[in-house]
Amino acid sequence: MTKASLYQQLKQDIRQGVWPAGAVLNQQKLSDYYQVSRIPVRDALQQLKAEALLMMAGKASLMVPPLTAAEAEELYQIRLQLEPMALRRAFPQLTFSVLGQAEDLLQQLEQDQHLSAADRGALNWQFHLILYQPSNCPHLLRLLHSLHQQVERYLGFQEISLNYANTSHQEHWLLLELLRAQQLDAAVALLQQHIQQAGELLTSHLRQQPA
Amino acid sequence: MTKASLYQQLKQDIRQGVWPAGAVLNQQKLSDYYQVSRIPVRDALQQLKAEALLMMAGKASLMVPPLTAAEAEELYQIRLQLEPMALRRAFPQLTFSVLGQAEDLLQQLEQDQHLSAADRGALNWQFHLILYQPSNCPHLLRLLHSLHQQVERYLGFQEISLNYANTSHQEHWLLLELLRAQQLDAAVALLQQHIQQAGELLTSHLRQQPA
DNA sequence: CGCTTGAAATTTGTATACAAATTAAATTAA
DNA sequence: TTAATTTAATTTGTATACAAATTTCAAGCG
Repeated sequence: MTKASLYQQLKQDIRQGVWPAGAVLNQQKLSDYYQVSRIPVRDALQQLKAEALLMMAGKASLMVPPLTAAEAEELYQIRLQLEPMALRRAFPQLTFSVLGQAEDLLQQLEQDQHLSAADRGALNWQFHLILYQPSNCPHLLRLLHSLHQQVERYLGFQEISLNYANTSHQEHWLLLELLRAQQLDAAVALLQQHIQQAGELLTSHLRQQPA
Repeated sequence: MTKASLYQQLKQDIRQGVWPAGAVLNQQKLSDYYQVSRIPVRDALQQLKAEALLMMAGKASLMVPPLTAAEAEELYQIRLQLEPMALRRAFPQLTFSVLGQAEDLLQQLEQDQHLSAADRGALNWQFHLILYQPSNCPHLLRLLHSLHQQVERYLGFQEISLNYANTSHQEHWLLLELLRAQQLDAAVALLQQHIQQAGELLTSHLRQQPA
């Protein structure tokens, strides 16, 4: 377990609920669990804290942040502001090659029926990322990546992602069509609707049955 | 030099150019300079990297990110999307007490003529933060804080902040007036103009004489 | 002259040990 | 019993030492 991979592993384990929301992590426990000394654990924790994938709990201890409807709504609202910007700024640089890559990814997502929720989440983000990359906006992409990682923690609820998969899928294909047809405004409108819809589905679910 | 303060100190020293844009930082150098072992240095570096106040330079070394017009423009565009959101979400919870606090800060900023650029930047952000806090949006506030820290690195150019100070100041007072008068849309419009203007001033300056 | 290749030097990554702080528990007083 | 206070336990913070990786630089080759 090397340094970078410990960070990745810990992040994945937080997503997947090995360390569930509300759990207080301490360095000893983690260094035992992952069979490394506390130093690389500290490094990983420091990074995760800065990304808000961990939060302070008291003066010195770290906690896996609880999943609340209010925060989910907030995260989706932020995405709603930033993703249209990313798409608009990427649009002039969008090539057929890029759109082709995005299409490939969609087909992959369509065919593989037995993907884990985590895998599907990752591919879904990859799809969006491919479209946003040509924007050449490092800060914007970094923020969106971080936001997406936050959101992913909420999508452990398979029911949601499954119910959502079909309609989401159609919207993705439509988005590609609109972009191919140079219909930027329509594409942005669709994207906004797409995000808003996903956000509302998630938050309403959370309000009904809190994590 | 304790851990939290090393992080703060290092951040401040990056802002103030002790470690200038483009400089490659290594742990030994820093632990010598700040008279601590490499462990707390590593912690601070890890955090700063996650906040994009440092970036990878090669495989394992860290660099103070260069200041480019393109990135400055990007940062202001992101603020332009997020700060109106923050103001809108704070508005329903804005009290006279909060507006009073903001006013106090403005007066403080007005009276103290001999503030450093760093101090003025900090107070300026505090003003905005006071108005955004009531939004109760932890993620949004965290992002804005991070963005502001990024932007601050660009404001070492005193010429800019001085030229800008007067007009900026008037806009701040007007913003408070509009909020007091419950003119949310007008306040948001002003805020947008305020940010856009500041962004354009900075980027045009950077394009003329790069950092 | 430029490009690779290799070894030396530097730098980062990790483990262990100990000090300082925080957290928990237990004791005492109201 | 509850709340406050002291004490013990745990946990974090830091320094040092060593291993692994990177970066640098110079020698050799095309």
